[in-house]
Amino acid sequence: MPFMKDSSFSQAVWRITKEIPLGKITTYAQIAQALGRPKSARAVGNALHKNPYAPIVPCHRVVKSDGNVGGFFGGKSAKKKILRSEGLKIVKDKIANFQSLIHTFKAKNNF
DNA sequence: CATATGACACTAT
DNA sequence: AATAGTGCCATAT
Repeated sequence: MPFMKDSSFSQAVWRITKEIPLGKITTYAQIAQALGRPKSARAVGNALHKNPYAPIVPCHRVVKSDGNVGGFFGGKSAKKKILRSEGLKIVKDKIANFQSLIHTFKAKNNF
């Protein structure tokens, strides 16, 4: 629904998530920081959970701070599958070399 | 307006 | 290393 106005916070989350390059990942905390709210990692997760642009926004490239894949609408299994199809290696629900694959954003406070 | 919830993070155990 | 408790923030009810 194009008329529905979502909170500026959520829109910012989706916009940032869309910028994650193929083959890379980021954490909920990173997104929160990019928004100028380093402690809003949880809220970021909520925004992604409610994201209406499911296939457009690569929410599957957003993982937990410790490399665990975290949650997903279709379950962790689905998320892991997609990530593997993008060239990422996953071992025991964690991203291999995850530290070096994290994509960091430039803090953009424009909501 | 008050309380509960969740796709998180950090620290202590 | 794995688990549990605590903090935090945006929504839902």
